[in-house]
Amino acid sequence: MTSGLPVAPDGVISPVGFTHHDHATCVLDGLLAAEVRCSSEGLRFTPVRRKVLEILLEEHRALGAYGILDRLRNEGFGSQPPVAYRALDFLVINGLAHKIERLNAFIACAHPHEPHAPAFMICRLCDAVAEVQSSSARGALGAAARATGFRIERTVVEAEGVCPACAKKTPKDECA
Amino acid sequence: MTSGLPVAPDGVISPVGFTHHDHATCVLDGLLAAEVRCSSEGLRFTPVRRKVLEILLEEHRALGAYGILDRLRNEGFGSQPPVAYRALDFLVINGLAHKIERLNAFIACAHPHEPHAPAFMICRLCDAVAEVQSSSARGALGAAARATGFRIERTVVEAEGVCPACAKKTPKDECA
DNA sequence: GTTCTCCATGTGATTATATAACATTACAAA
DNA sequence: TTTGTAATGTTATATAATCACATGGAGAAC
Repeated sequence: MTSGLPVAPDGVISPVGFTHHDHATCVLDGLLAAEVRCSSEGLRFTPVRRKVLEILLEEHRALGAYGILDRLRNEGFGSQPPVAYRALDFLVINGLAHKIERLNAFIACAHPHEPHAPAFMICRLCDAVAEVQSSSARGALGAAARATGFRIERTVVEAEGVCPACAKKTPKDECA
Repeated sequence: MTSGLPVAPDGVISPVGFTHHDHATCVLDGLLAAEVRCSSEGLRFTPVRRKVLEILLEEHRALGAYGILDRLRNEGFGSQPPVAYRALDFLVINGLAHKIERLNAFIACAHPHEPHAPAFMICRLCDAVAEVQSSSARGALGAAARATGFRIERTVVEAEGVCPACAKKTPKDECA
């Protein structure tokens, strides 16, 4: 469970969406964005929190709390569940990471610049996760909410299926 | 049986979850619908499966697997986790119940008549859950999926917030 | 600079959720 | 009746998340 990431021959890794990108700068950008955000809002971007975000950015896919915990241990941080969960709580609350409810796992936010309602596409074959902007509050859910008087505070929108890369590998419509 | 929605004595259709409805008939209707479905599709609607669906219909809210298990035990069924999880799997796979990922809990399907992509509104104060039809595959998610070539097989759409009844009780915008 | 307070972290224990593995039983078809 | 398959029961275990309390460190108040 250490990597599992598809690495292209040229060293460029991984689907943020499901496309290639410059991974090295993407990690640095993410950390930098987090630093800016935290400092501008008076939040403490402590070593553990930073490390957890770094892990998520590097891994670039949904990672369980205990997977994160393993890596924290290796880096000399505390190794009990609360250490990971508290850092993750901080990141999630402040929009720097998201929880994928369907997987009980966490992923670094792909656009940590503005408050947003994220939605995700999850590949059930390779576990890649792509984040997109959600508009569900304006769709059927939003209509139902307005009709009934329900006040939406947060949305979980996750699509499970097969990403383009995996679809290519499985010529027809195979089952997993 | 045309709509699947519960109809109050005055004939007003109520979205299950946030409004009153004739509960006795709604349980019976649900069980009947399940029987019809299973028999027409050659599925075995066994005592445990029936009991679990009955529990969910009676409770009429999201119930954890272990809560269900407690009630199964009281009714003389097996009391180990797999008993509940297997029955729940059957119900979920066959569209007779849904898992609320956000709560790690299960709820009886509110309209078990047609294949559908459900969406839910979850009240964080009273835990009421209302099911509505989802159209997320046609919203931002669907657009993103088409753009990237992602094949959506299943969607999780859950809105967390405050239901009308609880909003009334909390005059202003209180925090929980 | 010292003290104080708050927040973050570390740690052990526990609770909650879910699955693996295998034996047994019920069912339906040959 | 035999036989294959699916469902159930049961033990054990894996995985996910929280509780409770002790410790430590950064910044504000003095």
